Amino acid sequence: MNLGYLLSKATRLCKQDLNLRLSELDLTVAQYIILRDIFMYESQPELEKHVNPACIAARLNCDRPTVTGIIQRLLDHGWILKKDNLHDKRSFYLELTNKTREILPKLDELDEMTLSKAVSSLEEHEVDQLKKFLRQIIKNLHKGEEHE
Amino acid sequence: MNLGYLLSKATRLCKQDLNLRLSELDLTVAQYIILRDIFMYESQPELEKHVNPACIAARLNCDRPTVTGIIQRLLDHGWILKKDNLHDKRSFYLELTNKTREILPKLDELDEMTLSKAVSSLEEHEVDQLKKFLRQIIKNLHKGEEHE
DNA sequence: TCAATATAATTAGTATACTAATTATATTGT
DNA sequence: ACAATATAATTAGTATACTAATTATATTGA
Repeated sequence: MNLGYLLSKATRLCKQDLNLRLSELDLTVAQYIILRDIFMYESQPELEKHVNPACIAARLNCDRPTVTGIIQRLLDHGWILKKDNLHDKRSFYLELTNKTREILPKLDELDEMTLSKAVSSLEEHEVDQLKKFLRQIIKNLHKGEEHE
Repeated sequence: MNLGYLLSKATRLCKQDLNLRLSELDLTVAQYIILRDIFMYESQPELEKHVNPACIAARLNCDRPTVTGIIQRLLDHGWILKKDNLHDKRSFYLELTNKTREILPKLDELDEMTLSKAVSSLEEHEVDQLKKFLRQIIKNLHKGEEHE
């Protein structure tokens, strides 16, 4: 079987498994990942500054319109709050609500459950190898960005 | 970095790279994969029977509405043809057009270019290991299908 | 036989991922 | 200072991936 096909199928199954677990809380994987990223900012005192949508898109390596949509749904359902950025009227900051901060450890547990199910038949050193290979693929495809 | 995140990023980069190459021909990765699957059927004489949408969805492990949409776009652009199934009026068979059969080897080359770029820094045995790990993840996540 | 059930494709509706274009605001260079 | 340029978010539009419901046709079982 083709590597591309295996990659895409494994990824799809991981997402499906975690989405199923998160659906009880009316969340999706993409939404959880953004909540996690905002939390990361909040809990790293040296970062100091608050996080804005462009920042999230850059860190998660996805495009800004996608982030706009996910943020909108998170705002609609009260998972996050919008705060004015007094230094740049084009933008705004994002914060988790208290409810979200409380529930986040439970979300991390669900994520952990999916991942440990996924690698349940692998040794720890095999998981490390797998991650090393994936990081190399990411580096190889980033480099150049344009081909030929 | 979390395994789920690495998987999803590597998959996304592979898709982006191949989509860029295929865009010259006005095709997407998902469309190419379905063309490949139809060809596989056509070229395996022992399969005999023609392929229908349900068959494609089952082999590629994706849902039927997605296949319906992709097939519609492939029909619209003359990549495939619809043939009546005389034994089941609910369904129909799919065939590649001659133009598509001619161009398919070129599409395979583009796919090969993306994959070899992706694993350019890996040894051959490392790629084999990677594929083995991915197959195990797929098996682990399939089993049970429901958790707990 | 024929009602119950199953299956094939489709439709409707949602979320994500992307590109291109737009709007508003900041920054730069002269 | 201010025109040119860059940046932040958004809008519009497309494709994919999914769930639930619908329609048409097949298959099953009493």
